[in-house]
Amino acid sequence: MTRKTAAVAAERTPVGRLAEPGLHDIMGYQLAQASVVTNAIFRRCVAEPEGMGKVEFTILALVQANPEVSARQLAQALAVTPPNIAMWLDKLEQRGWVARTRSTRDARVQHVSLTAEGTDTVNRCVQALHAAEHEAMATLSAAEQAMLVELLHKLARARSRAA
Amino acid sequence: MTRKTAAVAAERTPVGRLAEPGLHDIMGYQLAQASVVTNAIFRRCVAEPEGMGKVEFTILALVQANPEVSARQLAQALAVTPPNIAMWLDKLEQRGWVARTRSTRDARVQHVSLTAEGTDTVNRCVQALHAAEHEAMATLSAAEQAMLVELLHKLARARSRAA
DNA sequence: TATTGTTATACTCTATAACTATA
DNA sequence: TATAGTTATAGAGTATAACAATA
Repeated sequence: MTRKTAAVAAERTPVGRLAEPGLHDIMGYQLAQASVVTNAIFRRCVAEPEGMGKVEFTILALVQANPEVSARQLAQALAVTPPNIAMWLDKLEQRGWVARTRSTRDARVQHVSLTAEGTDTVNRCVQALHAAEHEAMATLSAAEQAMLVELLHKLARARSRAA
Repeated sequence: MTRKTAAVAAERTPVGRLAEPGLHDIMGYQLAQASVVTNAIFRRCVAEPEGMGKVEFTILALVQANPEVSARQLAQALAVTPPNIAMWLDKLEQRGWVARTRSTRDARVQHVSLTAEGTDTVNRCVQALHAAEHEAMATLSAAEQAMLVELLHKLARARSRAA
């Protein structure tokens, strides 16, 4: 590719005005580029106002959707190591957002649940994210957004095989 | 949602067997879940055998596609801060994969280029990633994969507005 | 004055090994 | 012997502030 054609291609490329022919078919790169948008939204809507990272927020949302979930299940769902889940749960517990209770059937297991404050917080964050993402994704039709979620789900399901 | 319906929904959910109703429409979460697959592939195909992180690989690929690109342009394209780009370029230069030359038109600018070893390395990584991702995404048709890339591009283009 | 790139430094997030308690 | 969770610790990655050189 000559310098001139590279410059032309660069103007048609999505981000940063750089050409990316070799990266076009690498899904990991495309996901990372798209994540730049959602990461900025998360930072503005959740991280800065609430003082909470992506892992912490996702734990709250998953606990809300899965009552009595265990730390082990959360670690697997988030692809985070057991020691780190323990650390995140410590932080969330110290802030009064989650509670840990021993299982009566298996004393090794910790059941994680949301406090009232945790429920309020995660609801507030979800609402803020929905609104901000809705605005940012105005260039995609509702059908395209639904299709994107569906395709990402299909890709995510490859996790069991890839592991 | 009752405990029983939560359990049923969990079996239909893509990852980790956890329900995620509140997170379904949050694109940042869906991107992160899909990235678990590509991150594992990258780790196995590039990070471990080549001793190279995602940022380093992407710099090599972008430099290959954009000869004479500047450090500033790379920082913007990768959403990385200028100090960190300098650090990554230091590492890549020390390994003999990139070279930095002062611009003759503007002495502030560094033109980054690939060495022969850098070209070999990035070609090898791109090929390995292509093969591994092709296998992992076998559940998606070629049309679905193309659609996914197109939709991710559309989302990534929202960066200019979100900033 | 603004811009490119760099140094110094602190912070966040993640990974590994070793340990306790329970099954 | 295997599993759930934890502690300690090191490493990778990222952020901000202050600076030098050039425009």
